[in-house]
Amino acid sequence: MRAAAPSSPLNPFLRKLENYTRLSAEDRSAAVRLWSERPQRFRAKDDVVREGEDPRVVRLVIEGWACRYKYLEDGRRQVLGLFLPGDICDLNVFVLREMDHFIGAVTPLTMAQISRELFEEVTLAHPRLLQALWWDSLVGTAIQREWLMNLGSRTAFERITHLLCEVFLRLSAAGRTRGLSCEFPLTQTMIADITGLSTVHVSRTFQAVRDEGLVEIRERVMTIRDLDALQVASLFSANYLHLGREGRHLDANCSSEDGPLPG
Amino acid sequence: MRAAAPSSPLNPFLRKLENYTRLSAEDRSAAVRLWSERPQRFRAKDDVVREGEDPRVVRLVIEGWACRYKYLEDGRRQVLGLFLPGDICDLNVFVLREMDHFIGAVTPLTMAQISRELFEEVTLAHPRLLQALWWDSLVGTAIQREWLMNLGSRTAFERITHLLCEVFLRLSAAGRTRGLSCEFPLTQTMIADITGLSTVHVSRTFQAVRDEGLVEIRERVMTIRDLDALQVASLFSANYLHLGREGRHLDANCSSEDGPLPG
DNA sequence: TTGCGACCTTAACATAGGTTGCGCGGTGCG
DNA sequence: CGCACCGCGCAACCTATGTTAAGGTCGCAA
Repeated sequence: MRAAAPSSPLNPFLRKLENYTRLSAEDRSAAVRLWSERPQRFRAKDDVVREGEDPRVVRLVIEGWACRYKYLEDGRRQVLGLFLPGDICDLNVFVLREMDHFIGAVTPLTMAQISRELFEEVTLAHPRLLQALWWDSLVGTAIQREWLMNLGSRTAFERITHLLCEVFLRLSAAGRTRGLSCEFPLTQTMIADITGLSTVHVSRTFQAVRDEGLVEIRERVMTIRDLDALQVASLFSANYLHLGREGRHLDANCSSEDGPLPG
Repeated sequence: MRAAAPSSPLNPFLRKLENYTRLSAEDRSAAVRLWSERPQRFRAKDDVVREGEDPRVVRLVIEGWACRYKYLEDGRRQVLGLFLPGDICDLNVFVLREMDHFIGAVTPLTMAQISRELFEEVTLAHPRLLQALWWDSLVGTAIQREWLMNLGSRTAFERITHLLCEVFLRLSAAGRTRGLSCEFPLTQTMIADITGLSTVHVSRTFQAVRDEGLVEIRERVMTIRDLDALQVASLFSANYLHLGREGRHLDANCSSEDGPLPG
């Protein structure tokens, strides 16, 4: 058994990075400096960045949920990724000249904006922090790969339960769960665009998930009734999240008592 | 109109990087040094790296095709990405402790193995090369996102034609096409695992693609009959490949007369 | 030569999931 | 107040794609 609460109960960014490496006090305050840089607010459904724009800053979710998405020419929409509190959008974006997708606010949202200069200054002075950021970025692309598994190989039921599992564990790594509960603001339409299903079929399938007694969602809060069963049902294997300490996500310890929980 | 052939006709790695930036002679020879480091050969279907292993080197395709893939617990297989000649597997892998997927040889394969030390030494001395590598790595994750679009939002017909388009343009960026022809060693079983379809349905759909006169594949060589129509049919938009020069991929210039073509 | 294993094709049939359409309750706003 | 719109549920019906099974070709090894 490890001691429960790491150093920074209120900062999901730091909390997440410290799953990977122990950071020095200086590293931590450097991270906090990035975290609090030029916060910018968005209303739910607003776009943060639009396809075709020139990416000038690195963005970081301070509060709220965001997503990557893209349309096919004929209007079909696909959500390509979710950004939860503490998530960084793209470490190196400024290398490219043009965004190939949108980033939009799922809920009311606050994001930090880190200029290339500041980013380079801070990471140059704090290589260990930089390494933690690389790690986080690799986990991001591993998550993208797992979404490919979802869309390519899993059934509707498995896709949805897998998504619930993943969201819960990611929030847990950021210290944003309480027991087996966490915020869950996704509408069924969003879930449909994430999982490549129709809203009708999401509704049907969600019904089944509830009927099996796996989770309960009310007023934008999800409570998992049986995490083990949920993982089995969704063919979930947490290795792609690279959570450093083995089995961490299955501990009772994974939850925090201090994370704010709307509702 | 630009002049046709860049400096390094025989090296797809260099060729691809130079789509993005002009490199100095020193940068180029540094790239060639990476390119020729500790080549290792594999037979078709052999694994290059296995899930669970500790990634110690950066790998780079010298010749042949490879892929990322993964199994679900019950045996369903999903291909998560393709590596073509000149492609790098993962820039930063050594940050993580454990592979969460396999990398396997699709054809007979030769890969360079670059140690962390060599990689850091070379890129420290050649920041412009490093930037080109970052660009390439971002394009890699953009391709992964486009595969998500494929699986989540496109029909079987669109998925398959989109794949053909993408492969052709990627090979073209590496100087490995001749006119509208290129190597194409994927079996229908592979295509099924890439597109999340059954082999039977791939066969059916391929039939339709041929019947429409869009492409022809014989003896592992693909010839595109109508590139525009293929792009339209697959809802293909090349922006995610970030090919630097606008419209480049649609030029006649995109093809090289010098690339080796089996068959 | 024979046999075997990849790879592809086709056909008949089964089903997961899409589509259309309606109803209902909340909620934000003119 | 009333209206519009969103999120959700439900039912009837439809279709793209999966499944099973069989046969054909090729290359290759015994």
